[in-house]
Amino acid sequence: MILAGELPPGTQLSEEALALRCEVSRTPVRDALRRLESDLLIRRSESQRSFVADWSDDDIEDAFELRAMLEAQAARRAATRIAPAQVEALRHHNRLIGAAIAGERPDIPAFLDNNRAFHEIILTAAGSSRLASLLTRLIEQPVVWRTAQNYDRENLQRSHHEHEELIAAFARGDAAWAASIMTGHIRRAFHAYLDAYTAQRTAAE
Amino acid sequence: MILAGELPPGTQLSEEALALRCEVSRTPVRDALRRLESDLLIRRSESQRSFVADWSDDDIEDAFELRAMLEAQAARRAATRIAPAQVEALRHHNRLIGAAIAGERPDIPAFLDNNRAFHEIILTAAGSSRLASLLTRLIEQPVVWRTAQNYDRENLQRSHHEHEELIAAFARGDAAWAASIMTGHIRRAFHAYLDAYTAQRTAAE
DNA sequence: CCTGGACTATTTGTATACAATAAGCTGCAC
DNA sequence: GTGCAGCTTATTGTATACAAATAGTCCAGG
Repeated sequence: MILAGELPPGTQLSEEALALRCEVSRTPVRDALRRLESDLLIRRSESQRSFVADWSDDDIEDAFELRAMLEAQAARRAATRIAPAQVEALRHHNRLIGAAIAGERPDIPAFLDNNRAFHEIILTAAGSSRLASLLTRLIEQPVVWRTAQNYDRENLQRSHHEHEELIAAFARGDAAWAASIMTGHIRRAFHAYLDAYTAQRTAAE
Repeated sequence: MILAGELPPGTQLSEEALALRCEVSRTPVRDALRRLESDLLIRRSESQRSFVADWSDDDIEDAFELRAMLEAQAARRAATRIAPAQVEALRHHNRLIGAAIAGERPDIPAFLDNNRAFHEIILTAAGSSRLASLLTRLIEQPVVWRTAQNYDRENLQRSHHEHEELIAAFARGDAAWAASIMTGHIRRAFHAYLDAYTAQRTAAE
């Protein structure tokens, strides 16, 4: 609901209200709130009340910067550990991405799905549960989720192409190459987001 | 209890048993277990049962590698944001560290305390709640916690000296310098830990 | 002796009740 | 009108009861 924008930043989230809304008791709601808090989607006041977190421009830049660092590290590790079958799986998902963006109107949900699967394979191949745990926390954030919504055709195709390059780096086992492509991949996503976001905000004024 | 080694790796942690042991109900125990799980101190089976995580050599290297990346990033950000008062606070804590390791027998608890405070100031100065959230997760881990226990006098003094260099880098606002010192600082800690750990393990055989 | 299946026991998930605490509000004094 | 005291209400923390799922055990059969 937060990601979908149903709950604007600053909204107070009372356990009881959410429990009613979701038709469960407070106990599982509590668990979920704690998790969302550790994902920084929720901020808690000093008196432990929960509110939907708001994101400043700095927060957004920060999230992308960290994600770029960690995804690059994942790519670096994956390059020397990835199995041939996994490389094949990457090719498969990137073919589906290619198909999703080929038509007149790109199929954004399909793009998102395969993009997520693509990055997940790399994270798995990196073989670091710690890294996976840290990254999972970053990619489930509103900024990242909304990015692709704003991608234009050119950005979608560049993304697809960068994936191809990543596959090539993995096929050669070149860790430095993979890491640098990944850094650029995420940073470009950041700027695409910024462009779309500031354009949107300027239009609103 | 996990950090103190009272609960060896692999031990099953039942909510009820812990509740009895801590003289509280299962509810707060559940909360704590979820948190420890997200810190990777606890591993959960497919059937959601909790066990004390065990740490392979790869896990240890991995944790230090990530910590080096993130602490370096914190130092990089802090270098251009830190306030003079914070630099003074760093000097203060490092003086205390110097005092703690000066005597015949170094005062390890005092070292740990001031070392933690030192790194915390840097993390605060970095001004990134996301980075703080990720790092906190890494530094509350057994490996890191035990490292200083095994430090010999030489390592303690090197650590003290590296802190001095960090302060110099901060005073100049040199982000690249600060980041590279921090990387080295953490990596040296890693090797110090490795030396102590393997020596200990060899002795046990 | 090993295997499979049913039964029992353990353990976690969820619901709910009550306690503690903090926020908001009303009315009074200045 | 402003500020504060006290009360009311909202909200979270904790305890406990029950349901569901899983693991361990024991016995029968091959």
